[in-house]
Amino acid sequence: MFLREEEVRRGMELLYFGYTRLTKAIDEGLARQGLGRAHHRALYFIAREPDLTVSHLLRLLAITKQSLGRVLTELQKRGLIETRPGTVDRRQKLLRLTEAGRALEAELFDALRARLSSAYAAAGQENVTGFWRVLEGLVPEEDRELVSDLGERLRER
Amino acid sequence: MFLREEEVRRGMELLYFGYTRLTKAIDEGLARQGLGRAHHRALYFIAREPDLTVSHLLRLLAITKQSLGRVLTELQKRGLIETRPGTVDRRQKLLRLTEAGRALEAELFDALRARLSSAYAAAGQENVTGFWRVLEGLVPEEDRELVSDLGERLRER
DNA sequence: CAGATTACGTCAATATGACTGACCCATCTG
DNA sequence: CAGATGGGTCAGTCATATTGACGTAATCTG
Repeated sequence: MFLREEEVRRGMELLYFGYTRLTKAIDEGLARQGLGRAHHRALYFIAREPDLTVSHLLRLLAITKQSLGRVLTELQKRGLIETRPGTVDRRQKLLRLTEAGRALEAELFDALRARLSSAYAAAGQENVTGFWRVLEGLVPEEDRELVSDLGERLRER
Repeated sequence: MFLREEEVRRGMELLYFGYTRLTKAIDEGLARQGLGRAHHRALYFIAREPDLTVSHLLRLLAITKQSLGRVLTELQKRGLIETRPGTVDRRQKLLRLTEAGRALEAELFDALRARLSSAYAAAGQENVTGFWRVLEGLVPEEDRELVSDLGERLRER
């Protein structure tokens, strides 16, 4: 494939604007709670993968333990998440949303759904597939499993 | 279009991982210079749109004047950008890369090109179009012109 | 069973990139 | 000339991240 600079720049810019504008869509809801984006990312993945462990969440977010620690402490203090020790390995801490956490995550998710829905609809299903394919190619090999495993547990139902 | 939660979450996650991993690709090059991502974003758009004004760059980056100010001052101090007063409106400041700035931006751009190229190649051209279409739909109406105008001047050549 | 490893938490110190709100000057436009 | 606009700057603050070291409990392994 012959890749001219223009095609790369176009992809770069659309990714930048698409991603930043999408995240801005949830900022208002977060600000109302006095929370930041870091809290949302944690809420999001805990919603996506109930009972996920701290170390798994660390791999997903690719930040340090210390950074995540403050976020989780804060979320727990506000009663948005709850933890319990792992059943097979009691060193682990399994993370779950509380009822309040589920409600907040759902509210924030609605903003994402609205934006993504309209983008998908405007582009048409055949283009959504392309959108996914290219993005998959952007995720480095070593992280790909991490992404594709998401929602496994939920999809099993 | 019937939009199940799973499709929205999948798009969300791929965007998150694709975007963050792509930006990480340039972090090493930036760190070598002691620069951050904010500097790269400014360099990128100045490379893309030579002689762009400060206010135009502000609209693109959607940050405050104060935040941008520090970045531009730093870039100028390092001899990566140069400015000159506007010709039609002398209040304006036109931003350009110096030779050193062009070299650095090109080096950083190469990392992006490598990643995006391989993702485009893995997905195939028909999917690249879909990728663009969906992302365009994610950019709010009021910002769309901002994005589509990028590179106009360069494409005219 | 002893020792290594893992999962998680926590300390202190630091950096970056952003924010608000006020205010200034120079220049352009009606 | 008055007001709007382009740009710069002040001081203070916040959110999110970093590194590196250390502690404790639980699990795994020779």
